[in-house]
Amino acid sequence: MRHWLMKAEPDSRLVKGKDVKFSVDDFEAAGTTAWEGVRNFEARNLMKEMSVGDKVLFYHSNCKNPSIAGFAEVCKGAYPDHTAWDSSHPYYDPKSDKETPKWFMVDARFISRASNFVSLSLLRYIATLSPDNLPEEIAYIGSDGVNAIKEMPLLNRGRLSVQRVSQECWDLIQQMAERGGWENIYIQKAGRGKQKAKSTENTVTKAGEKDSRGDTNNGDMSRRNIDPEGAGLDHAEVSNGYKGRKRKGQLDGETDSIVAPRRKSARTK
DNA sequence: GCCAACGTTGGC
DNA sequence: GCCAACGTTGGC
Repeated sequence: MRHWLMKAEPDSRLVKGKDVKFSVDDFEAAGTTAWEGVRNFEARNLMKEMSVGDKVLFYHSNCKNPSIAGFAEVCKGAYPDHTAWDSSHPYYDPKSDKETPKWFMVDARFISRASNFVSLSLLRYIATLSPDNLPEEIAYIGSDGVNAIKEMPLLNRGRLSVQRVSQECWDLIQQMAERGGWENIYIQKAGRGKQKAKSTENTVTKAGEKDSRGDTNNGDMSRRNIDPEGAGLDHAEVSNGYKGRKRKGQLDGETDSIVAPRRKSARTK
C-alpha cells in the first residue's frame, strides 16, 4: 500500500462561474469524491499509480494556513476525467477527448478529520530544527522523522498537487495530528501562516486555537483547489476559519455516493 | 530541441 | 494582492 498527499482549496473561488471550494468539511459531508480537475502531467501520472486502499493526506492549499487537514483513502483507481470534455466545466481541456483521454482522476473516501491540523508552516519550522535536539513536545518525531519531513515534496515542490508520501511521513503526520501539543514551541502567526519559534516571547498569536468543532488547528483552512488535470490541486487553511476551496470536482449528479470535489489546481483564469 | 514569453500555482 | 517559482507553449 502506498501513501499520497492530495491538495484541495478550502476557500471559495470561482472558476468559470463555479465554486471550486472543497474543504475537509466538504469532504466529510461528501464521503466519497471524484478527484477531478488535475491538469498537470506529473500529478496525473501519480494518480495512475494509485491503487484502491492507498492512504491519502488531505491538504488545504491556497488559504490562510495551508495544512494537512484530514485523512482519506483511494476507493477507485484512475479512470478518465470526464470534466475535461465538458466545455462549460471549469476544468475543460479542448485537447482531451473520449477516444484518447488525456486526464484522469481517482475516487477518494474520507476517513477522518485531523484533530490538529498539521500546517505547512509547522512542517517548515520543524525542518529548520536540529534533528538531534528537538523540543521535548515533539521529541517523538526523532531525527529520522525530521529528515523525512525535510524531504517531503510538500516543502520542496510546492506546486505539485498530488505527491508521494513515505510510510514514515504518513505515520508521523498521523501521530502529530493526533497529539498536537506544539503550541508552546511554535506559534502560528495570525494572518499569514508564518511561524515563529516560541521560545521567549509570548506575545504572539497563538497556535492551536480551537475551531468550531473543537479541533485544534492553526490557521484556517479552506479554499478549494481546482486543478485541471493532474496537476493542480490546491490549498486549504487551518483553524477555524478556513477559507476553503476545493479542488475536486464535484460531480453534480453522479451517483449518490460520490460527490466529486475537484482537486486540481488548474486555475483557469 | 532550444528557449523566451507567457500562464498558473500557491505561499505569504 | 504580490510575486517567485515553475510548468507550458510555440517560434525558430
